[in-house]
Amino acid sequence: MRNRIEDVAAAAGVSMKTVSRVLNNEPNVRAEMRERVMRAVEKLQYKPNPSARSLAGHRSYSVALVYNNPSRNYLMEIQGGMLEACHDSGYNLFLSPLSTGKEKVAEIQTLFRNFGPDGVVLIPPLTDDKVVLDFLEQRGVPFACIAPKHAADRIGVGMDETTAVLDLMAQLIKLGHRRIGHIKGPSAHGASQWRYSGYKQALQRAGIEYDPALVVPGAFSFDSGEQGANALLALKHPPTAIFAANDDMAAGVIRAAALRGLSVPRDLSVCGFDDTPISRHIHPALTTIRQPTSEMGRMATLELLARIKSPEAGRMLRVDHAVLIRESTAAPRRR
Amino acid sequence: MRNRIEDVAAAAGVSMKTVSRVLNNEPNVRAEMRERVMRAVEKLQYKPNPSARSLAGHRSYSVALVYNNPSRNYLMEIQGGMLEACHDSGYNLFLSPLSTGKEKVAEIQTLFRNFGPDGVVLIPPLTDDKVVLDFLEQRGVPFACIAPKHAADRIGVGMDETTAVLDLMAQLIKLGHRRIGHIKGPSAHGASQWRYSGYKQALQRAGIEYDPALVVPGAFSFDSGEQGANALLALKHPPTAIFAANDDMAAGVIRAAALRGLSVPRDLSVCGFDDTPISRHIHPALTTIRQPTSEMGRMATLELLARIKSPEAGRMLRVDHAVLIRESTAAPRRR
DNA sequence: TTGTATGCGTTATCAC
DNA sequence: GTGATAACGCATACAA
Repeated sequence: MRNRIEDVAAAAGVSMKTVSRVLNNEPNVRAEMRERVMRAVEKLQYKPNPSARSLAGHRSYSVALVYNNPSRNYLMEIQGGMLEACHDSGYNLFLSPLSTGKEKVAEIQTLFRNFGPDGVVLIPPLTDDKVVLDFLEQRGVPFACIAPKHAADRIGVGMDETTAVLDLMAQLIKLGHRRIGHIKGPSAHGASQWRYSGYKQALQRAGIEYDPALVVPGAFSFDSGEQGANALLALKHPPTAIFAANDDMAAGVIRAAALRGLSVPRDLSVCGFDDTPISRHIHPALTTIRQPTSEMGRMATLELLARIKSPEAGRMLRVDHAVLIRESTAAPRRR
Repeated sequence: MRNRIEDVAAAAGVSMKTVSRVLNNEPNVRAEMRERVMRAVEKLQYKPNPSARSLAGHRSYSVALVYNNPSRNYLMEIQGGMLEACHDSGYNLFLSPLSTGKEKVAEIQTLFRNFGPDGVVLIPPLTDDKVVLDFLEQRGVPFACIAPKHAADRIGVGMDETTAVLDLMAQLIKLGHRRIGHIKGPSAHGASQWRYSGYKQALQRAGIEYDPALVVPGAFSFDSGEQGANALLALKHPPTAIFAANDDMAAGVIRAAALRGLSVPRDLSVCGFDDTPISRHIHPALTTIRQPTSEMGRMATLELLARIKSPEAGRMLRVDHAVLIRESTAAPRRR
């Protein structure tokens, strides 16, 4: 069988406890001892048994990504970043899909009954789901949020999405667009508010009157983008540009335009948000805002792990955006 | 703290061991006892502690998805299916990304040193990676494969991809295409061979001479599809249709065609393979072959779990395909 | 600063 | 068919 902590202790000529101290970076151990133990660990290729560790230490050395109906791309990116952070820290990652209905309480309870992760990373819209948050807080489980609506007293990571949209809209306006449509995201997401807010503020700054007819609801899905575009393009005075609140919806706009015989960007400019792979894979390639999603997953996990180790630690971080001008935007056609 | 097996034993008036037997479906326990234990379990809402189980039972009750540079969509689907199967069986899922270089041996060793999953699911191209397979076999770890090149003596799930391509190509040929190009996948994937083979067989059946100039290499990536299309469309006698070995490459073909001012499907028919979301999100929507990827992940996991429980169990399953005719294919333009 | 003894919750061994 | 008891490998009061 594999080496145990006892074997390491024997090889180093110290007690189990000393080995344990060294392995867990505890204080009160002389440098010399530490050295000796580390050598023995190396030599025996010792790896602690996670089950024994968990059992004795009342910790699972794992964190859960708890999610609920997000886009696959987004999820994949977050997951990738979390995996990286977990791997580097010797933690394990659980995936916990929750349903959208009332049963999510039972599901998250089951998660904790079965595996008891030491902490949780939440992504929208669960970052602002009262039921889930109450459960976590009441149970005293550390959690980090990615792009939560309400960031006060939270740890995790977010982006100044409003400013990002302001930058993007400025480009559109500079090109000469004045009738700009917007397809919103679902209201449960903070992102929907921030992006909508950026849209409105940009118009205001440019002295363009806000026209409610140019704003339609969406669901962050391709289909809802297509529908939204159809609604906007059927207007008596259709917009010359459409800012969809995410890339999937923007792809839907591109399709709707194509089906109507409109050429993008000649007849219509389109932009999205997120810089998901689809933004480069459709034609024309989407002008969009890059969000370092994977990095955000990594950072949120790191903050979570910090808090798990000490209740004082953990911050709410901010990451930078970048406006990516590609092929889907151009000056409006002269009338 | 939570209830222990001891509490259940006390509540049921039996010994710990009997409870354990009931919980693990072991034989040698009277129906009446079983009933009594189950009632106590219900009443106390008892859930076994996974760490203690693993420690004492020398099992981790977890399986790993071991992968290496596949498409994000594919990975996500497989993962989703595996998650479902794991959840239903009380197993846990580990994600184990491996690098492409020589270090993957060390990485998979680390996986086992650290977590020791009870079994592994492999996806292409790792399904046929000698280094990985040798490690697994030598160590005696049960594993299931999805779409392996060499299915003999393996368990897992696959699809008759050659027949699927035959069906797809028949549609193209029926439309009147006779110069059909093909962008291959990387040779490490069985899928590349099968799809290429289906392409050739379809031509042969239709009495169309195979022209090597119409076949170009690809890497299953969007960019490689775009490059392949550019190569094919630059030919003196360019094809009237292109069959790309997967959807991502087909999307690249669509883009290449658009940049060259070609209208799809009027000037060029395009089809892909996999039915990933992008096939519906680009314009025109791709004619492709649906592969029940998520279901395949689920099935492979189930077979793996069967084998984990008994070395005799576990089969190599086959799933059905479906040809999805969408907007990217039509009759060739008359010359 | 270092070591000893006990417990974590389950499975496995071996009697009965 | 059932039950007492010893592992499993590590952490942690507590003692030295």
